[in-house]
Amino acid sequence: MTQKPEPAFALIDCNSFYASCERVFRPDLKRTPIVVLSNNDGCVIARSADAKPYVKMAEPYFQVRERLRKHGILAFSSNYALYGEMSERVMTTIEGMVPRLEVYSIDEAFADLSGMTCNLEQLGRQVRARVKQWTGIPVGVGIAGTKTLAKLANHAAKTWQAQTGGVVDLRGRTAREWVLKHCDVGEVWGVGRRMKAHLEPLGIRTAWDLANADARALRGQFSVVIEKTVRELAGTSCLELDEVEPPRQEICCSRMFGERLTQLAPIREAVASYTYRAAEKLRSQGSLCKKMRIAIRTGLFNPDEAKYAKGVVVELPYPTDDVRVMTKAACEALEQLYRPGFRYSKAEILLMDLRQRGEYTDDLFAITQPAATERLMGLLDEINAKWGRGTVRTASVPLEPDWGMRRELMSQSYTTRLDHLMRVR
DNA sequence: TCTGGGGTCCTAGGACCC
DNA sequence: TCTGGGGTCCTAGGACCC
Repeated sequence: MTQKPEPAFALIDCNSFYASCERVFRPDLKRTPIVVLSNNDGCVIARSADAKPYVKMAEPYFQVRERLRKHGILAFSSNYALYGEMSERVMTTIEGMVPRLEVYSIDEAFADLSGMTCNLEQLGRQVRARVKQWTGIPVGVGIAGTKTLAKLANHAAKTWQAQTGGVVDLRGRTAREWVLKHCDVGEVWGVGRRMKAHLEPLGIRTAWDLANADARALRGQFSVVIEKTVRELAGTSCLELDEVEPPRQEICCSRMFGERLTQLAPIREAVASYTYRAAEKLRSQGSLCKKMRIAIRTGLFNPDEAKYAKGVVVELPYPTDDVRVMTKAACEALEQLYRPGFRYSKAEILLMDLRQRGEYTDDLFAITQPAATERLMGLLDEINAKWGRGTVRTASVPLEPDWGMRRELMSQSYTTRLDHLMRVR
């Protein structure tokens, strides 16, 4: 009889991922601190290690611009084509070295190392070295018996980078206790700002306190989520590796405009464009949607600005992925929502009630999407895959809208555009 | 002037049924 | 004035993640 091996997970996480991507193609910036901005150059969403002391996460760019200049910190607009491509390179490299990998986000992945007989810490160091050599991206590795502990191990590897060399194994009791005692409870995966505030009065301040708390009692007081966190910290694995990504249950496309919009016509263009993009995502996972939510709003922060925010859910005639049906519904909904006299800053399209083809059998005589539509949408995606996104699009979607995103500090698309390739003299 | 864009899961409470 | 006891399903909202 074979015994189930002790579970072992690794969490591999890219250091300052977006900033690192920018640096790979700009070796001249090796010693220049850099930050990367959110869409519309709104706020800071990534900082290289040498920029961290001077600027906080999520600080608005217009407020820190002067400070950045003073310390010689360079800002970049976000270049998602570049980051997406670099992420794939990193993940592919890791996949070649571990038995099973769950890509958890653009810059991190869990590996299941259960049953591996080699020295896992050494394996971690090999992963780090190879990813660095093959892609130029530095990563940290945390190893432990549960996902939550692996996350914490990774955090420790980053916090004590010099002492650990970027790899921490918490399977041994001594190391585990030390790290748990030296980590604030807020650093634990699954404990956010609110939960931290709730735990504080209970005398739970460190990860160690939480690991030794009464899991059942916390479940009663809060929810099953925190119970699992406590058990995971105490060493009982409750969260499995999710290798295959299930199709999304909701698809969202929401974006600030590059400038405030007051007229209906340009907002309609934006709504059509976001719907177009959402429908693309929908088809790429092979789903159909039956409901959409359309919402618009003004800015939130400026106290002198009149505020307005409203959304509406519309039901589609049948489960569909037809961009024409969806655009029509979205534009009609917008007519209901729009009130003149406001300065709008954002629109949002949410696709809901998603299902896979053939999954719904609620009514034998229900109307279904015509076969001709299926063929047309397939052709649309094929052409755009070959010639680039937006080659064929609905008439209401402009190619270069006036209200488009502000991205004034964008780097080249080194990996996805021939005319942006690096030149070597 | 200028403050991101996605997602997930859980729970409570209402509607409805027998 | 009195007015059951469940069960299920759905939705909205909260909390969290990167």
